[in-house]
Formats: sequence, structure tokens, C-alpha cells
Amino acid sequence: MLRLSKLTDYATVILSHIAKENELTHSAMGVAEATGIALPTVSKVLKILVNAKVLVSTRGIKGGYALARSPEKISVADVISALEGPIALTECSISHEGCEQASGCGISANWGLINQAIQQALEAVTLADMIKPVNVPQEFLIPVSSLYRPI
Amino acid sequence: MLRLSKLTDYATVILSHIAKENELTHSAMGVAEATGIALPTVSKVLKILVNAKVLVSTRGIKGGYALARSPEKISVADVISALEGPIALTECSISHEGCEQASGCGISANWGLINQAIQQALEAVTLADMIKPVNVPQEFLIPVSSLYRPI
DNA sequence: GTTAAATAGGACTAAAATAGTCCTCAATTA
DNA sequence: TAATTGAGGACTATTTTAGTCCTATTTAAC
Repeated sequence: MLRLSKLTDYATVILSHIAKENELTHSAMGVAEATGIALPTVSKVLKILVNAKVLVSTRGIKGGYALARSPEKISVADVISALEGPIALTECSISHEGCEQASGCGISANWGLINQAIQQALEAVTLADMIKPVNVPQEFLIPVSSLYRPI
Repeated sequence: MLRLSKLTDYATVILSHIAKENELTHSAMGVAEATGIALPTVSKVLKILVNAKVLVSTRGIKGGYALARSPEKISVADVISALEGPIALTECSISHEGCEQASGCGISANWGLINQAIQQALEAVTLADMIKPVNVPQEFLIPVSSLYRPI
């Protein structure tokens, strides 16, 4: 279904919550209560987002999590790649190892273009866009031919 | 990883093979031999593509499969939705049932926009594009603001 | 008619990915 | 030094996906 994992879904909800009160640091428990997502799961997502440098954390009795940068600078692509790894529709978009289609796989080049188009779409939408009720993201155009580079 | 299933990957390989000799009807066994994909798996994919009206089949001793329309009119989006269902990144892009985030899920509207951008990217690339060795698909532009409609 | 070759449909099993939980360690502040 | 909070990783259960196989049904050729 070309769908995101549940954890990625949680991540957007969690990040939206944090972004709305960006100045404060948010404890995992606080986020869990506010979002209704189970604490262990919230905790897991938060840790992943720290590793991906989307969030920063402070330990200790007054610790918690906060955005690593402003919501305008955190894209949906950042969030997805944090949770699911690089954005790549097909294996061969990542590496050609083990690709048996030696015969004539011109397909991969075209997948590459599609990937880039999607990547750009996901990079154009930011957390700041997401927390506005219904928002028109900043205009963006994807001229696919511009993605073309001789290989 | 926002990736396609293996079956979808197979589907593009299989369809590319058929598209290259569009006039003939191709038996499942012939396709299996040409692509190196196991026969039962090829057979499964072909049946799915017939149900999705991407291929047409004829039974009987001289039967086989052929494209339901010209390669220019079969988009990557057609293939993906045949194998994986509707293109929707999040559950709530499909339906809002059981969405607990009653409080303030303005997120969904924005996911809707992202989905549409991706959908358009996938619709712009056709089977005909895929079978050209390295191809610049017809120019396409995605002005996301144009996707916006009051709800 | 009968037979052979092909698809249709669905059931089933195995494998892999994902989700979710829990435990122990480290850091910080009062 | 105690209490609170995050870090890191192990583990289990669940769900999804892949892959195979079996039994109809259809059609052309003989």
C-alpha cells in the first residue's frame, strides 16, 4: 500500500505535539499522556528521533526532549528517513548488489527518477506546515526532467 | 523504508518484458523463463494484474496474457495500486475510522496533500517510459498549492 | 468427443518485518 | 544520595508478505 509504518505515524503526531510548545522540554511521559500513545512506544520513537538528530535530549531530573532545530527546518522526509531508513522504493535504488536483471535493467534508472521526485515532495513539507490546521505548503514544482543526469 | 513489496517489483519487470513485445500473448511459463522469476510467483502476479485490468488474459491452449492498453497508458501508479492497494501513506489518508486524534488532527489534511503529490509523480511515469533504456519522462510539474481544495 | 495446454481462484505454509514491552545502565539535579 | 529522566539493547508477539500448490475452468487441436 506504499504505506508508512505505524511508528512513523506516531512520530509525526509526537513531533507535532512537541512543535506546538517548542520552547519547553517534554518528558516521554508527558508526551505519552498528551498523545494517548503507550509510554514504551513513545519512548522508543523519541530515542530514534534523537539518534536521527531531529530531537535533542537532556537527561536527569529536569530532562526531556526538544526539537533540534526550528519546525520550518524539519521536513517530512527527515522524519520518514529517521524511522524507516533511506527513502527508496526499490532495492536497486539503494544498491545494485545481487540484481539478476543484468540483461537489460534500464528500469532502475527510471526508478531513480521517481524516487527523486518523491523525495523532493517529502522534503518540501515541513513540521511547521503540519501543525497549521489546513495548510498550503509553500509552492513547489518538480520538473522531473531536471532530475535527469547522464549516468 | 517507504518501499514497494517484492511483488510490485516483479510486476514492473514482468510488465516491461510483455510491453517489449506487445503484440504477442505471453504465457506465464514463457514470462517465467524470460525473467528468471519462479513460475508460481509469476503466475500470481499475472493474475493480480488481470484483476486490476492492467493485463487481459485468454484461456485455453493458445492463451496467455497481453497488455490491456498501450504502454503509454499504463502508469507506475496503476501498477503499484494493483499490487498494493490504494496509494496512501497513512491509514487516515484512506479513512478516518478509529482515529483517536479527535482533539486536533489537522495533520491528516496535510498528509492528503503529500499523498496527492506522490500520486501525481507516480502517474506521470508510464510503462512506455520504463522500457526506454534511460529515459526522461515527459515533463511534469507538481504545484502543490494547486492540490489545495477547501474541505 | 477427448486430450492437452493454458488461466482462475483460493488455501496454505514459511519467512520476514514490525510493533510493542521490558530490563539494566547512565546522567542530572535537588 | 535519592529521585527522576533518558540510553541502549534484548526479547516476544503479531502481522504482513512471499511463495507454493491444488483443484476448477476454458479453449484449440486432433
